[in-house]
Amino acid sequence: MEQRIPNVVVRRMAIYLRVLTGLDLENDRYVSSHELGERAGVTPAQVRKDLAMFGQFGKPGVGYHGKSLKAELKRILKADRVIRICIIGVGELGRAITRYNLKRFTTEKEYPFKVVALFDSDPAKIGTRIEGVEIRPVSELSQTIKAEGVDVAVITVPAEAAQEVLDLAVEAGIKAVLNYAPVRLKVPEHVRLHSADVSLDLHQVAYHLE
Amino acid sequence: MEQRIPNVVVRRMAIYLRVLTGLDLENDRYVSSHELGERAGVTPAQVRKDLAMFGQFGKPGVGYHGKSLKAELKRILKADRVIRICIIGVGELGRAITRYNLKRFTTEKEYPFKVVALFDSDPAKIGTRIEGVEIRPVSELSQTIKAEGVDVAVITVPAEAAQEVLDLAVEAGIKAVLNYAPVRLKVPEHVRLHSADVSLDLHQVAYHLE
DNA sequence: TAGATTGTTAATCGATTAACAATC
DNA sequence: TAGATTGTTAATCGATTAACAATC
Repeated sequence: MEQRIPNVVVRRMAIYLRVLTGLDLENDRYVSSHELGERAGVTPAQVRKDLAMFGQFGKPGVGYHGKSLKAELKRILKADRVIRICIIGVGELGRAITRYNLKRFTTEKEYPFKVVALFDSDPAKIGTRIEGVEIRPVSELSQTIKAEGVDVAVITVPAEAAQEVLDLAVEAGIKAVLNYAPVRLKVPEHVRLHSADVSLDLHQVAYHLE
Repeated sequence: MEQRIPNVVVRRMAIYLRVLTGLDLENDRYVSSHELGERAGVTPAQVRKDLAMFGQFGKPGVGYHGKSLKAELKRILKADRVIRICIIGVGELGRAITRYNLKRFTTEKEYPFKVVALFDSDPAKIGTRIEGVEIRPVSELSQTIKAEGVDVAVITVPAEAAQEVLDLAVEAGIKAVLNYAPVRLKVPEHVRLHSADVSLDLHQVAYHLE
């Protein structure tokens, strides 16, 4: 089990986890692929196929034991431990993502993503704090990533600066990067990069306008 | 031509447009599918296949006339006119997206997305402005969307409020929606909805951590 | 037992890649 | 003309859906 898993399956696993997190699973509540699919917005067959890629978690005729499945999903997604992230570029978007994650991390108890470091190149921002997390100069990227054991770097700098800070993060040994700058970035094979791009999203929905 | 086009193709078209926008196309510069693919991060065959879905734009042996192709892409993506967007929810994320788009709109000349209206439910924010755009109460959603001719609504409210404001926007006749709240939203068939979700993005990259 | 639902195999669908005749 | 590159068809790859025997 756990062959090479398509990204789209990983995303759906995260959706299933979100669905289960929103359900009352007390009293050995069982959940069928039909119900899970309904709430996640996919077909029951899709749910079973996805889960089957990681193992056999269900009971024929009954469904999936809610609490157990949730625990499995957390394990599979590595969300059973704290995932340490840093934000590079503390503009409005960086602040938004920082506050969003720290708020969920402190209030939700099950939310795994913790912002442990912030970086910016603006001297005026260095040393100030957001929700208690100090903003450091980009020059300290490498040492801080190592010292804080950062797992994921989130890039929210302007497009022109993105490749540069990415290279620094990669050099510091980062293995997973989420990029919000609207540019195509290059990473070595062993580094996971996912880019989210507001203007591509806008184009995508705008295409279908009359 | 212009059959039903997969979303993934629309997104690549937007990437091709971005690539062409970054190139000097003077002196009847021709661009081959190889070069375009190289810069966009896809194969030459993919480029030709994508473009062929919309018509015949190239010359065998020569490539695509840069300026003409760029104009075609803008037409196809409806980026040859101003696309009017509103932001619902002026928290940090909403402000970030507002400033980002208005800045590009005013400085880039070719950037089509213009923020024409802002909405929030916080009375303290109503009447204040961001980059000159006034923040209105959500109760004015419907009339403002109609009056301003808004094409796309961007939702940046908390998850709990998202479906509610979406319903109002749909009622006001909006046809395209970009959602940043981490919930699954329901829309009628004729409304285009795309959701971007930071925590799903984080799960996706975190999955691959050792 | 009868009814429900899983896990898995087979069938279908859709998207990507390869190949090449047409043509600039 | 020779070389390059398109548009398109065919081959491949991968993901989704359907079907059903196994089983709780």
